[in-house]
Amino acid sequence: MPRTPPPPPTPTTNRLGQGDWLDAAFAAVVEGGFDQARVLSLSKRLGVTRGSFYWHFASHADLIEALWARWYARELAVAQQLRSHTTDRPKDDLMHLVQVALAHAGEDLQNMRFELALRDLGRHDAKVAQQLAQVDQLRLSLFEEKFLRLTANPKTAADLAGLFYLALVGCYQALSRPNSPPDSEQHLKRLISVYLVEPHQVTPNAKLA
Amino acid sequence: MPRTPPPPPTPTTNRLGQGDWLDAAFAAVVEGGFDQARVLSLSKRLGVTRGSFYWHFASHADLIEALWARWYARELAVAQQLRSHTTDRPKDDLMHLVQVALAHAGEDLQNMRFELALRDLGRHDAKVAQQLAQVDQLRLSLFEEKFLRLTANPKTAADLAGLFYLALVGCYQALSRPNSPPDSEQHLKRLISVYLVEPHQVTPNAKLA
DNA sequence: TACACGCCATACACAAGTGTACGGCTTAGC
DNA sequence: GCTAAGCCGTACACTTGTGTATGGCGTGTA
Repeated sequence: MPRTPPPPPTPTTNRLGQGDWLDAAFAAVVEGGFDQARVLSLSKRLGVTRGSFYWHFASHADLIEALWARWYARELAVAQQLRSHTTDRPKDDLMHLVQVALAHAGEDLQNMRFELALRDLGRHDAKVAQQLAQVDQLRLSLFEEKFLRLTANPKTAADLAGLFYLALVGCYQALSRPNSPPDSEQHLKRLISVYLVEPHQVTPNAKLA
Repeated sequence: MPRTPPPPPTPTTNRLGQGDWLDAAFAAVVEGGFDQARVLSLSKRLGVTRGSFYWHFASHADLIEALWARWYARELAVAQQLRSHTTDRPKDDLMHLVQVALAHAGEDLQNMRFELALRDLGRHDAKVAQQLAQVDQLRLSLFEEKFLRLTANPKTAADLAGLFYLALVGCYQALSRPNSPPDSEQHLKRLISVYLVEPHQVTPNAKLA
């Protein structure tokens, strides 16, 4: 659930800040998972030595923790923004969520791969697992809210939100695979639209009831 | 998609074979991902030194490769077995697939976590990605076959099989999380049954047409 | 019982990774 | 332009991990 504005172009100086290390670590995680976000390899990538790193961070664990803390904060902001984006066309709102979640171009593919790597980390780290569960719960309640405007049936809305999210997570796996066909994103959107959103859309009249 | 018979109880001797190393590596992957399947830690786990390992395997890479080669062979066998398990009740057949895929007890949770770890590996290794794509294709065609007996519409069957698989992959993520509530398995089964299988079930009369 | 082979331990060399201490350059502030 | 703080390079000690060479102990077999 990405869509973050690009950071201020580049600082006037060529010296590094915490953000540069976090960006490099993010890129490393996207490419090779959290086990590839090593201090040594990041130093080579940034063209400096580890002396710089240990100025900005106390340890390697601190870097990893700061990395998914930044992700967590951004996810909260994105969810907040998506929640406020509400029109009088519930179906469009839902498909907008799919659009934002599955946009294949730009940095979104990176965000998908990062989130999958984070889920892998969460399967072995209790603290990460807890934050992931919080984000999942936040998204689920958001989806449920949107579906409720579609079906007007709390039980069905909760069910569909769950299935909707399961499908999205599955799409993450499918889309972040190397050599995934470029039309698969449209295909997945159509699947969700036809089988999860359309069948449960009520008429405008019924919505007034 | 597990359900593999337990191996012959225990060899008479207490010396190790390739299978013991593979089993230990499997357990390590389940617990901490492929990066935790190190020769040194496996040696400690098995109570021997690395001298034993390098007798049975040429290198660490060989162990990893043998590990997902064994997984691949088993998946082919399981898919073959599931394909032959066909009754005259397509809905029951589909839910049997769900049952086999999501059974939460015993060694199936381990298989789920192993497969997720393997998908993580496949995101960074081309050869693993290719074998995973093969297994995905095999499963998809199996699901499609079952759904075709339910809907008798090739297009709808292909769509539902895709969505069905997406939901299963999402369930893998949800169920293999630590502290996942024990009733979530039943909940997920119900979701799939109510929204993906039941709505498209044709009447026995229509099936004869 | 002697012997050969299978399995494992030991020891060594090497690479990669982390963390710390300290010294030097560079930039900003006065 | 001087100074102090911020930032980075260097060097050291330590840990973990891989791979190889070689020797020893066991078990089955002739």
